[in-house]
Order: sequence, then structure tokens, then C-alpha cells
Amino acid sequence: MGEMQVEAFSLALTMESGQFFRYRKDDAGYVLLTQRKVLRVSHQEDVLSYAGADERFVRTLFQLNEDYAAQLQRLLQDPVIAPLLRRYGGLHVMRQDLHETILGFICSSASNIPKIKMNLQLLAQYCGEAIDEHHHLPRNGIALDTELVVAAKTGYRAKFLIEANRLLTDEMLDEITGRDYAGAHALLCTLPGVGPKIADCVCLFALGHGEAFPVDVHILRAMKVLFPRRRFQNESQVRDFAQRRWRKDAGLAQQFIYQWARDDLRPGGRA
DNA sequence: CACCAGGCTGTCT
DNA sequence: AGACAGCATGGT
Repeated sequence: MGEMQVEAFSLALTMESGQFFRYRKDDAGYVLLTQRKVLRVSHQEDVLSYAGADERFVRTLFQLNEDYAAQLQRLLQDPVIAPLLRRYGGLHVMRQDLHETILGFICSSASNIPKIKMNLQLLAQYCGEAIDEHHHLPRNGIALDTELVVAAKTGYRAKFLIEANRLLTDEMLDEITGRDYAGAHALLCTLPGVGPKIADCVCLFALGHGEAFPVDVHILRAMKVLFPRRRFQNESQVRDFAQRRWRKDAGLAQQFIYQWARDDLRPGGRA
């Protein structure tokens, strides 16, 4: 149990922003399952209360000791996204477990957040280990049972999850971690079920490569609205543009844009 | 009951 | 290099 002062941080915005899937809301706050820990976190005013891990773990997971203020300051110079920063201030990019992030985003293809959370919970129940009633994701580098992965309702992604988990030995994870952004992205794309978009999610949310800019249908739609004169044709054009424009802050910018797209640009939302 | 979804893979031009 | 169907299945 512990408390720490936080500024420019919103636990709710960060948790609900589609980057982390292994959590549930509690009457007291959020319960996160990661790295075989059960982390309980709540946020009131400028105090973050936590239990289940030490302060250093929490600070790393939520990126509380990084140059967030400096990143915001730079992005505020961009008139196109400055309004989004004011609206969603406190939304952080997390630094998650590499293996868990890869499994999560393999599940994410052509899916939605509630379903991804369900898939991972079932995968943990069927293929992982339970510690004190809490089910954790299976370990990396092991063979998963096809029937069980299918039973987790992962659909056509089942074979990707099985093969990727087998390939993700400790050595492979170390190799991915040790590479720079371009190298990590390329190696991640060799995993079954991992293409450029998912590789960028992993680079951003697990490896801390701030220049990663995942482009899904929401981001593509939002970027066309934000930069109508660019006439973007496809995802790679958007990615190239964003990375040149925002450099190491591109990933954080993406997270603000994604949140805005989900709130205001979804069919049926307001323009 | 349609259409959509934090896409990727394989196959055609 | 670019277009595009097929993929399993729950969400809306």
C-alpha cells in the first residue's frame, strides 16, 4: 500500500484509452493484472494510491517520471492538436510488459476493446495460471493448446497467438527489446498476426518508442479531418506524415487523436 | 439483422 | 507497389 503525488496525470483517461486491456473497475478504483501481479490503483485529486506493487513499478507502468510536461509543451506548439491536449490532459502512454502487449494486440485485429478484454481474460483462465483467484496470462515461449485458445473465442487469431507465443522465448523478447525503433518494428512484423499497425502499438506501449504512430481506422479517419489538405490515401502516408511532424512525440499525439476520434468521430457521434 | 471492429495474410493485378 | 477478399466472432 502506498501513495504518491502526481501531476498532469489522469488514471481514468489513461486506463480507458485502449492501450491496456487486463483490468477491471472496482468500487475502490482499478484492478490491473500484469506480470503475475494484482495491482490496485485509485486516483483522487493529485494523489495516486496503489497496492500490489512498489512505487517504482507504478511509476514505470504509468510513465510518471518521464518528460511528460516537456512533451505536452512541444505538442502545444502545434495548433492542430493543441485543443485535444487541453481536452485530454493527463492521458499518458503506458510502459507495459512486452509479451503481454504482443498477445493483447494480436487479439486486437478487426476487433473492439470489450472483445479484446474478453479474449484475454478467457485466455488467462484457460491457458494461464491462477494465483489467489486471479488468472494471469500464459507464460511466453510455451506451446498453447489449440482447443483452449479457440475456446477463448479468439477466432482466426488463435493460430497466430499459438505460434507467436511459441516464438516469444526470453531470448526473442530480449532481442526485440535491445533493438532501436526500426529494428524492433521489423522484427515484430515477422511474428504471425503482427503487421505494421500492431508492431507500432507494441513499440509505443511496451518499448517506449515515442515515434511509433499506430494507424487504425479511427486514426485514419481523424487525421483526414485534422489535415484535410493532405489528402491522405492510406495508413502509411499518415504514419510517415505524423512521424515527420511530431518525431518522438508522435505516439503521444496519436493517443490524444485516438481518444478524440472515439469520442467525436465515431458513426453516430457528433462531428 | 445489418454493419463494424486498435488488421493481417495470401493472392491477384 | 497497390487492391482486395477472407478471416471468426462479439459489439452496436
